[in-house]
Amino acid sequence: MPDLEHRSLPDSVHRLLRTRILNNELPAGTRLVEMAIAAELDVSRSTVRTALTRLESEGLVEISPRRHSVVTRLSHDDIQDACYARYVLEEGAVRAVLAHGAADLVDPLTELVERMEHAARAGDLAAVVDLDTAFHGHLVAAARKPRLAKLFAGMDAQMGAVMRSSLEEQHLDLADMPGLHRDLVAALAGGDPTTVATTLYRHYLREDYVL
Amino acid sequence: MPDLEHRSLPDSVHRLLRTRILNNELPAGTRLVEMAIAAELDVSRSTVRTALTRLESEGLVEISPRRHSVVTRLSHDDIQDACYARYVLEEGAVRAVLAHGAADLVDPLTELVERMEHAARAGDLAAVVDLDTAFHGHLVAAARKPRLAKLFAGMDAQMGAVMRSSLEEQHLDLADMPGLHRDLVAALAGGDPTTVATTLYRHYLREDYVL
DNA sequence: GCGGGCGCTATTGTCGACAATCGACAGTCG
DNA sequence: CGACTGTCGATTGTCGACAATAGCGCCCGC
Repeated sequence: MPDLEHRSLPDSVHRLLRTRILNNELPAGTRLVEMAIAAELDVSRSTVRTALTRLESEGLVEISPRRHSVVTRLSHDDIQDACYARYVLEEGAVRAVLAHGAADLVDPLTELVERMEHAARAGDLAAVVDLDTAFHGHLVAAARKPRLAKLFAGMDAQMGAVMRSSLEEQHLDLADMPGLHRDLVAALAGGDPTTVATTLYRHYLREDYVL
Repeated sequence: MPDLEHRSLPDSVHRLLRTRILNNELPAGTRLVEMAIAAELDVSRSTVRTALTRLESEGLVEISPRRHSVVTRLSHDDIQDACYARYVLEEGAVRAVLAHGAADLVDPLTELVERMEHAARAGDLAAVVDLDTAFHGHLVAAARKPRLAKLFAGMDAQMGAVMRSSLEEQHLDLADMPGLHRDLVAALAGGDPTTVATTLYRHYLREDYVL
């Protein structure tokens, strides 16, 4: 296989497969046969197996015990569910951030939004998704809650899939993405936890907070 | 080797090691050598490896790349961090539960608290921990948010470790456990999200909610 | 006596082979 | 004609061996 020798073999395979899934080169429902992948990438089946296990923990792949693995198909309910979980985690992080003041975050986040605007104008889907991940990752990291951040990061891949799917089905427009993030930064700068929570909820679920 | 043929071999090994860690038969800092465990349990090293990987994702074990694995040592900060993450997840679940009404939960949860009281009087630490897990698991499951529940369940083992550690160092008394849970049930029955959130926060972090 | 380099050992990373299991298909019996 | 069962192929579960590497102690030179 190519120069996949960056870190560990399973890691490389994992990243490669994740990219393929997110690019829809491996559409939802595709059967992933360990031996076939191993042969194609010229690595051992154990290595592929490890990679598949990680993909499963990321929610991109489902492994049926004695059968085969398939690329996860996200139903509408799954998307709602994933977004809600992501919202809960991020809101928990944001509350911790606001307790210390979020002033330091405004500048770096604003810069990310600007880059996102640029990417959105260029129609660069992948870049927008990456910047979205970076934006929320940065925000959550500021809470200094390692376990929360880890759980949050574990959903990155799934959220990438959700975004691509939402954009594809036109529930969301690439051009709206920067604005949604700008709203978040503004709410953060305001410093009121309730406002931020409401904004976040709309950010993820795009409906009013019913509580 | 015992009758570890219930589900899959890695699963059995995983459960066995988890039990040993939580019972402090494998104290924090213990080196876990794959070959040694494989020899003792009479399984292959790959099997042990898989189990260790799962333990790592549960936060009970740390795997240093080309070195060896050790049983995680939880610092005071780690404990706070874990409790906060757990709180955030459960609070997110509870808000979803309250949106539908929590009336159905009061009876089953009360029953679990009663069993917990019984176990606490008997001084049965393991039973109390299990009932605590069951209590919170039941509550979170009622939210019907599968991903949230999965993340929450992923922290069960770590919370078990936290509880044992807190009880050991007398930050917490076994006899207080049922009361803490009774308070939660009462707050739930009340139906006010803010009250429940505050109660939950105290439940996990035992200080007043500073926000 | 001390510091640096070198080889050894312990341990993990990767691999290919063998065994177990599941699904599908076909053949048979009612 | 339908349902049951035995067999076969495909795929994963488990294993033991080999390769690579990190840490450690020893030896040598200074």
